[in-house]
Parts: sequence; structure tokens; C-alpha cells
Amino acid sequence: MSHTLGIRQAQKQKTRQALLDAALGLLEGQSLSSLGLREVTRAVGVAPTAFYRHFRSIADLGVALVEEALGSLHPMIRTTVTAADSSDERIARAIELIAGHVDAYPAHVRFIARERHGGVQSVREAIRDQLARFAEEVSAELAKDRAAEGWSEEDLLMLAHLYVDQMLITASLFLEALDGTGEDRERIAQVATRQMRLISIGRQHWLD
Amino acid sequence: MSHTLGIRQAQKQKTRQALLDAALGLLEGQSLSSLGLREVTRAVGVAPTAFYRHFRSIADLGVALVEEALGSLHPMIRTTVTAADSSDERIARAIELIAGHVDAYPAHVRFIARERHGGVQSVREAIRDQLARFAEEVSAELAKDRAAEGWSEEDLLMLAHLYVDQMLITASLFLEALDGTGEDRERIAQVATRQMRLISIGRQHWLD
DNA sequence: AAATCCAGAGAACAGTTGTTAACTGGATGA
DNA sequence: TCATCCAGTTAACAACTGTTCTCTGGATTT
Repeated sequence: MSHTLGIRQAQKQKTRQALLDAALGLLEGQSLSSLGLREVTRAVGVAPTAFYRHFRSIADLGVALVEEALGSLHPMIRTTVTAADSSDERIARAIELIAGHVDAYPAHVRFIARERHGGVQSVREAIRDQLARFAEEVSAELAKDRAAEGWSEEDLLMLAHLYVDQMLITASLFLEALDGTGEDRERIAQVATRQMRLISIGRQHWLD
Repeated sequence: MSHTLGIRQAQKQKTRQALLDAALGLLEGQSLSSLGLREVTRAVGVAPTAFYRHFRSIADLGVALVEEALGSLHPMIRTTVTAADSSDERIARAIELIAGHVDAYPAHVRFIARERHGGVQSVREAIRDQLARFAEEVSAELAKDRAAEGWSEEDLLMLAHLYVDQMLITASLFLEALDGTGEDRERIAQVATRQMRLISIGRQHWLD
């Protein structure tokens, strides 16, 4: 059912993506609520009015960026939580995955961390919804584990939120250390690992 | 050694505080990096140029706001962690304290949550430093507890950071629910309580 | 081949912004 | 009392903003 786009639609998507990319770049030094429409079009090299062919407003573009930054992350989350080795290995793998993702997509990570509590309501809501989906997916994966016997759905979800928030905090720390030494990153990884381990221990003794 | 300020200095401080208050109010609907100097002075009712008598820039004002929002919180943190009742009671008291603080100073809490990862570097750094101080103080309090026997300083600090981050997340959730029903806030309190309890359990079994 | 569509350009709009310089007038200290 | 100080004012600046309307020319459809 795949349909090759006409040259017009293809060109449109190209411009749209250029706008998203330019915005993401400009957002490394400011927040979405101060990003100007003209600023973005100038960076791309199109007329300011062209912006309206793709987005109703900057807030609208922000929501699209949320989808771009988090939408493709769901399968990754699932498989990470699923990996059924020892608890310590799973934690190590998760931390590695976070560090790798921050290395590969620093601007996306920065955008999410910044705008999660940022000044644009619709974007905050979009991020909140995506993170809630993550938590639900993590919770569903946790439920499959035999270690989840006796856990209420409510408690599984509360643990899943704890994991998701912890991942975001860790990602944000890795981000700050992007220009730092490898040693800095190693320390962050070690602290994050131990925090995850402590949570994991709490999980194991939850039903005592 | 208290010296009553001259009327000139008193008036100056009054204007300065008015600028801070107005900025905090305006920041409920936007981020610091989009806050305009003229916007602030207009809200106060003074000339734009008067701003420079008090702050070098909006970023500078932001740093002052960080001090105002977090500076007075250190003693409160200390006494909360110290309270040496049962673990569950301590947790309940901490959650109550957070909820109360959010109710009393919603704009300050919002500012910190928003600008912690916001678009202004000097403000991010100021918040990071204050939170690091919190973590160190919490860590020092934890060390006094006999439950901390056998813990390395490193691990105490990692636990303290976990607590501090968890408090901020909880505060941010209470903030979102400020216009919600009492039921909403009750659910948040319950989830936060259980997360704290899980961490507390992990702490008790850390040395196993 | 002709008619339609539509992404992007261009020009103009009223408002806004940060920053400068020179000033005023009441509080301050000699 | 008189000279100094300095928080706040006034006016002006070039530069920027979001949004509107009109137009163009190549892709698309008939």
C-alpha cells in the first residue's frame, strides 16, 4: 500500500522537516516560548509566510517535535524492559541505552527535558501524554514478569512512573555532561546505576 | 547590628521586589527566555530604563528569583529529614510539607521546575547549585541516622539526590493539580507516598 | 492541451523589543 | 545650607516580531 509521493508533496515534506530541524537547532539556546517564527524560516532560507503552509503556530510545531522526539521510542522502551537477564544486567543495559540515545539525539533529549515543564501548554500536554504512554507500556511489561505476582495494577503503574522519571533525570544528566570528560559520564552512569539498583531492591521487598 | 534603611534604599528595595514579583507572575504563562524587560517594567508601572538600576539583564533577575525561591528552603528540608519518627510517618510528613509549599508558593515552584532545564544557562546553573546543596544537606542528615551505618558517603549522596529529585517531581505534580479536585491531589499524594516507601524499602535492604 | 491547485515569495502593517543618552528632583552627607 | 548622589523619567534609535493580502509559476488533474 506504499505510494510514492508526487514531487510537490515530497518537496513540501522536505521543507517541513527543514523547519523542524532548524527549530530543534535553535532551541538548544532558548525555550520554545521565545522561539520566533521568522527566526525559524530565516534559518531554513524560506519566506516567513511559508511557515503557515506547515504549522498553525510555533506551539503547533512544538507538538510535532514531541512526536518526532518520543514517538519512535516506544519499541525501544519495550524491548529494554523486557530483556530477561539478571536484574543488574538489565539495569546496565538500560543505562547504556540512555547514554547512547543522548549521544545520538542530544537536541531531541534537551527539547523534551526543557519543554516538559516549559511555557507552552499544548507542548507540555503532548509530552505528558507520551510519558504516560511510556509508563503504561513499562507497567504492562513489568506485569509479565513473575516478580510482579501479587502486585496491584496501581502499584505497577506507580513503579513504572518511577522508572520513567528516573530515566529522564538520567538522560538530562548525561546531556549536561556531553561536553565533559568520559570520566564525568562514567560517574553519572555509576550513580544512576546505583539508584536504579536501590529501586530494584525496593521492588523485590515490596510485598514483605 | 540591624540598621534601618534610609528612605532611598528602602524605596529601591521596594521597586526591586516589585520587579521580582511581577516577573514571577508573568512567568506563569511563559519561560524566562521569552520574558521581556519592558514587559516586567510595564507590569510594575515604572520606566523600562529603571530596570537597569536593579538588574543587569533578565537572566540576572532570574538568578535572583532562584535565590528567593530556594534560598529560604534549606532549614525546612533539614528539619523534615531529621524528624525521627517511624519511616512511614516521616514520609507522610514530607509529602504534606511539599503539598503545603506548593499551595503557598505555586509560582516559585513553577519557576524552579520550568527553569531547571530552561533556556537560560546562568539560571540553570543557579538551580543546579541550590539542588546540589539540598542533596548535600539531606545526605548529612541521613548520615546521622543509625540506619546509615556501613553506608559510604558516595551512596548516601546518591540516595539524597534520589530523594531531592523525587521531591521536585512530586511538587510538579501537585502544581499541575492545583486547579483540580481534592481527589486529584489525594491520588498524587498516595502515589508519591508509595514511591517514597519503595525507595525507603530499597534503602533498608541496601546492604544485604 | 487546458484548467486547477497550492507551496512559497513579496510587500506592507502596526507593535514590539533592548539599549543609549541626557534629564529631574528628592534624599543624603558635609 | 549647600553640594553630591542616584532611583527613576523621557525621548529616541534601529531592529525585530506575527499576520494579512496579493501574486507567481511549476506540479497536478481533467
